[in-house]
Amino acid sequence: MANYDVKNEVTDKYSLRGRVYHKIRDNILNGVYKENEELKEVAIGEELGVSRTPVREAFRQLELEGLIQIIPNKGAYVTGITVKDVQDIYMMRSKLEGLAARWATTNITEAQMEEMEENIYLSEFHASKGHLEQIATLDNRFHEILYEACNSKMLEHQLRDFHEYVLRVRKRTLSQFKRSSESTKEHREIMEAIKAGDADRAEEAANRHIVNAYDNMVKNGLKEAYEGTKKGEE
Amino acid sequence: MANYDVKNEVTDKYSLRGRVYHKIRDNILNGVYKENEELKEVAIGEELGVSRTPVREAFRQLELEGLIQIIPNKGAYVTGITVKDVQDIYMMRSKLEGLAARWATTNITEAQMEEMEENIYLSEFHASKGHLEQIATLDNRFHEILYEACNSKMLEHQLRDFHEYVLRVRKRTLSQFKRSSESTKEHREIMEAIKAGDADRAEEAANRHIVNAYDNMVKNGLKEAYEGTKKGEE
DNA sequence: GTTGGTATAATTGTATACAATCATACGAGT
DNA sequence: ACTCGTATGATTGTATACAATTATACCAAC
Repeated sequence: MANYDVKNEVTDKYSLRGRVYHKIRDNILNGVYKENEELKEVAIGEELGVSRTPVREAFRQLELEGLIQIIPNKGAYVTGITVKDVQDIYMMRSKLEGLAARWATTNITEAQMEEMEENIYLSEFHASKGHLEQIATLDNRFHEILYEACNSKMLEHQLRDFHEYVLRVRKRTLSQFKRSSESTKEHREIMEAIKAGDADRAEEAANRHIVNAYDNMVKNGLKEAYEGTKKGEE
Repeated sequence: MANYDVKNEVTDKYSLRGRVYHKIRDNILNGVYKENEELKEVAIGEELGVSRTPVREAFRQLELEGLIQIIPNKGAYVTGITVKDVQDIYMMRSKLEGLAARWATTNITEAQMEEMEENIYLSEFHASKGHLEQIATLDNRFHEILYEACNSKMLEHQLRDFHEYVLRVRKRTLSQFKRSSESTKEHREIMEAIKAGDADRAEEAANRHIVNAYDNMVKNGLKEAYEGTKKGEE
C-alpha cells in the first residue's frame, strides 16, 4: 500500500489478489449489502466462488476501514456509509487536500508540474467540447498528481482512501457539465498557486475546491445520488 | 470499528481477537521488525503461537494501514514508519484535530463538556504535583473526549488511528514536565473556545496545540525518541 | 568461467477439516 | 402457561492439507 501507482491500483482491482475485498467493498458502497445486514462467510464465499479464507481476510480489511463491524464469534455486520459520513469525509478531505497543495508547492517536480499543466489544458479543451468521460478521467488524474507531488507517503495514502471512498458520489456530480467547468477553473487556480510557489494560496484554493465540490453535491441532492444505498439516515 | 468506545478498544487489544494484529503492529512500530524485513507467515505464526490463518488476516490489515507491503506470491515486507512519516501525521492530525474542535463546538453534549472541564482541572492539579503518569492518561482522555464530541464517526475513527500511530512518540515527549504543563494550558484554551461556542477559535487552538506538540517533539529530538526503531531515514 | 535450464525447496494462495462459541428449539418441571 | 435447562444446529475461529508460484541450487553445454 506504500508506494503503489495508479496502474497497480487498477490491476489490483481486477487481478485475483484483492478481488474479493474490492467486490465486497463495492457491494457495500453500492448498497447491495444493506446497513446492519449480517454477512456470512460461506454465503459471500459461494457468491464469489471462493472459500471462507479469502472472505475472512477481506472482512478484516473492511472492518479496519469501518465499513463492517465484526463481533467476535457472532458475525460481520454492515456499517454502511451514511449521507453524513460522505459530508464529513468531504470536509476532512478539504483540509488534507489543502495540506497536500501546500506541500506540493515546495515538493513538486518539474515533470509533475508539466503534467499538471497539461492536465488542465486538456480538461479545458474537453470541457468546451462536453466530453464528460475524459473530464472525469482528467479530474481524477489531477488529484492523483497532487497527491504524488506533495511528497508524503502518509498524506498520499490517506487522500487516496478518501478519494476512493467518495468516488462513486463524485462521479455523478461531475457528470454535470456546469460543475465540471468550474472544477477545472479551480484546478487551474491550485496549479497556478503551486507554480507561483504561494503555499498559502495553494492550500486555500485546494480547500475551497473540495468545499465547492461538496456544496455542489449537496445542492444537487446528495440523497438522490445515493438513492437505494441505505435505509436509515442519521 | 464504527462506534467502539475506549473500553472496547483496550480489551480488544488484549483479548484474543486482534491479538495477532496488534502484536505484529507493535513489533513494527517498535522496530522489532525492521524496515524492508520480510515477514514470513509461518515464522510469525510460531512466534505468536498461532497458525498462518490469523497471521495472514493481520497482514491484510497491516497492508491496508500501509505498515507492510504485500507482493502477491512473494511476501510481506515491512514499510516501517520514518521520522518524516511521524512529522507528516502530526501535520495531518493538526488539521483534523482542528476540524474536530470546530465540530465539537456545536455538537458537544453537556456531559462531555463537564468531563472535559473536569479533565483539565485534574490535569492542572497533577501538573502542579508532577504526576506524569496521570497527566499522560488525562491527556489521552482529553483527546478522546474531543473525538467523541465532534459527533462524526468518520473523523473520530481517523483521529483515533493517527493518535494511536504517534502514541509511542508522544508518550516520551509528554514525560517532559515543561511540555505537559503547556499542553494542559492549550487544552484549556480549546475547551474554553468550545464552551464559548467560538468554532473558529476552537479550531485554531486545536490546530496550534498539535503543531506545538510537534515542534516540541522535534526540538527535543524526534530521532532520539525514535532511536533503534529503524535504520534508514528519508 | 559463464550461461541456461531443470529440479528441488521454500513460500504464498486457497480449500477444507476440526474446535469453539453462539443461537435456537424443544421439553421437563413447576 | 411459563421458565429454565439441555440438546441441536449454525456460524465463527483456528489449524492443517493441498495447489500454485517463486526462489535457489545444481548440472550440463558452450
